Amino acid sequence: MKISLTDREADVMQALWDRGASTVAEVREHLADPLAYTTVLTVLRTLEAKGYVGHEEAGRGHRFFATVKQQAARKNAVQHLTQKLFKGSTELLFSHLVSEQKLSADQLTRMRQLLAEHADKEKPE
Amino acid sequence: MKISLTDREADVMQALWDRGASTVAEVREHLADPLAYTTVLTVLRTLEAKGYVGHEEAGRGHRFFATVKQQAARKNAVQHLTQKLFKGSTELLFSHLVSEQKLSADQLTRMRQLLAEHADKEKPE
DNA sequence: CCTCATCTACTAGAGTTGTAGTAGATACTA
DNA sequence: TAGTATCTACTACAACTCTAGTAGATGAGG
Repeated sequence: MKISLTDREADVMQALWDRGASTVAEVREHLADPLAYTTVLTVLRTLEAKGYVGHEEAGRGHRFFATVKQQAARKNAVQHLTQKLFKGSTELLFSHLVSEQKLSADQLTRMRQLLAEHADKEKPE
Repeated sequence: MKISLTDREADVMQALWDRGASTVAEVREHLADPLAYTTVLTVLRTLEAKGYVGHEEAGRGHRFFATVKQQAARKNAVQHLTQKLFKGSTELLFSHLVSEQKLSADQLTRMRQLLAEHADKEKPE
């Protein structure tokens, strides 16, 4: 399944991933920008129409929840970015990340660690 | 300067970055999707209005060129993605890249190499 | 029961994106 | 020089995004 989120939709999905099933009011409070209640509801309905969110009755109102994994959304977004700006090369994106995003020595160390572990797991010999 | 490109705009910018200053017809041929001549022109004018592209007279027509660096566009896009889907953490994006994008052993090796070189350059001691 | 708060459904409108047509200028070609 | 191809400027329009208002239902409190 192809997942593509607009900016605002991403904010709302983030709220659902962070909090789990939530009411409109809860999502609204979780957002950084102050939006009208109805605005948040509209975004949730859009997401539901797209199939990324579901809802269940909960007393007076509804409780919305993500039906797609954050993992999946991230994968889609990274792939899209890679296609559009890095000629489809994950490696190019990677090298951009390393050389352009000014990382601290600590971060570099942790990344090397991570990569080392991953390489070990891939080729455990 | 904040740079944000739509999908189609990214395609067109890519053409300009790849080819350097180009006519509409040249950009059009460079694109993967078959678009009308006027469509390409419209996108170029939008990009010019946004300040990412300039043009100069060239005989009968115009020759368009990028006024922003690909590097800069990439940086903006990566930052945006990081903000929206990785809680602002480059490290999280990085770890996603390593664990989710199924990289080949070769790729992993090259990445480790790259990271090692970079770490050396940062802390040359 | 009446009122107030809360919630959803429906509607709306400005802005952006994507695509392209038409008109009119310009230049090559026979 | 008359016709054809090419090019830009202007216009158009549908789909999507973002934001929010209004109306009407429902439930809680006195």
